[in-house]
Amino acid sequence: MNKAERTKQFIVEMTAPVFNEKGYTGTSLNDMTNATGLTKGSIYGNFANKDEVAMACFDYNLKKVGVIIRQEMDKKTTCKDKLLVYVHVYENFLKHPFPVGGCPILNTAIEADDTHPLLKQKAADAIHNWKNTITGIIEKGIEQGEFSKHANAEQTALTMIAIIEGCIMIAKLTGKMNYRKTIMQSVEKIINDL
Amino acid sequence: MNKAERTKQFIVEMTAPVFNEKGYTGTSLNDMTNATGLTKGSIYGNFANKDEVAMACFDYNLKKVGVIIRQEMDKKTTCKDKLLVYVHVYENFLKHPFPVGGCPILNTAIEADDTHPLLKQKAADAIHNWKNTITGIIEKGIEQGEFSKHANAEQTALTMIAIIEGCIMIAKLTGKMNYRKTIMQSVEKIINDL
DNA sequence: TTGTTTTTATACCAATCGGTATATTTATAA
DNA sequence: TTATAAATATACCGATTGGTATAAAAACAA
Repeated sequence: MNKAERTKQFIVEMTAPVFNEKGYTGTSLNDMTNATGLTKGSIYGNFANKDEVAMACFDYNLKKVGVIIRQEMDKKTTCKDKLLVYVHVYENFLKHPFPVGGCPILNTAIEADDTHPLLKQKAADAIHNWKNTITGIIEKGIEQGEFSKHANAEQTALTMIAIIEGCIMIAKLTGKMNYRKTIMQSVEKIINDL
Repeated sequence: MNKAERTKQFIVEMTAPVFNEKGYTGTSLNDMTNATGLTKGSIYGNFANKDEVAMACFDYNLKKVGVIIRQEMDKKTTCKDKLLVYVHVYENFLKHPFPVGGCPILNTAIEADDTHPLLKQKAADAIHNWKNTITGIIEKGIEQGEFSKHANAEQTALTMIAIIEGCIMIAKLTGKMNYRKTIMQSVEKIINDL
């Protein structure tokens, strides 16, 4: 990794939390220079524009979540336990290196869906990947006789994602930790009913 | 209603969709003059600053949703049918005069939770009111023997809200109408299981 | 170590930001 | 109808926006 690549990585690491908290329009070049300690010239020598930095930050934040989930899932053997990873991770997200500012998919989706097609597409792709991952686990569980044959994999996947994202919004907005726990218990129940 | 009050109302009606789509930071005074056809002086003669307009717009958008829900609920007699109003309204939200830009609570929550305490508080209050409304209906249903005694009113209320908000995000982001239908069916199932 | 290329800092750009003082126009009550 | 008060438009403010040309500095291959 040469200097330029290291600096690019450094810029992303330092500005990713800012973008996730303040959003795309809410984050200024000034915020970026403050977060990195670098100058405009330095940042724009490594990225073409604000868009490029924002996209790289989204990827970085998304990967951060993905790594946590994958790590925990690898510890589990049954499909049920793998699904329950979502419950345990999002219930105790403070114990994991979660991105500052909450779920990057949710944050990006809400800000970009009417304003920023490129970021919107990235968020949409992330949702589809997530849905396919969960659907795959459920289908495998059905094959292996772990879940009922009548389980609806896609519906369950979409519903789990909806609850989790809604839960993140509600818990962060109200500041009520027990809301988070209560809602995630509903996800647990859905998994138990499969 | 004198001229000033009418103009205030007019400003809110015209800018509310813009705020709901572009967000607080994303909406400029220029956007507001374009949306209304008025000048800065005219707008700032009726509102102290951008904050006041944004707050009034949030109230306006929120009320718009509230009126739709209340109207439909008044047509129903049973608690179950009243809860199912959420399913039918959000499943066919295009048939109702829904605010442009999606759910104002969700949009405001995501943008404001790290940046704008006043708007954050308004969104949090809205969530609590919504939760109390649903909880009240479920508790009444339990009293009247319509729902099981073992139903958990608050958990169900919070879960319903989480799914609905998550659903709105996913459906708008992906553009898949059938996702919306699929997820809302899960809400229906939860209501049927009460 | 040297020469070249890459990376970073400085200084600047026009445009836009939220906001305001003041002049002008329009409502409204007498 | 007229006098007064309220509402609106004009013109401007300093600060900040995203972005860039150029110069200085640092990395790096020979």
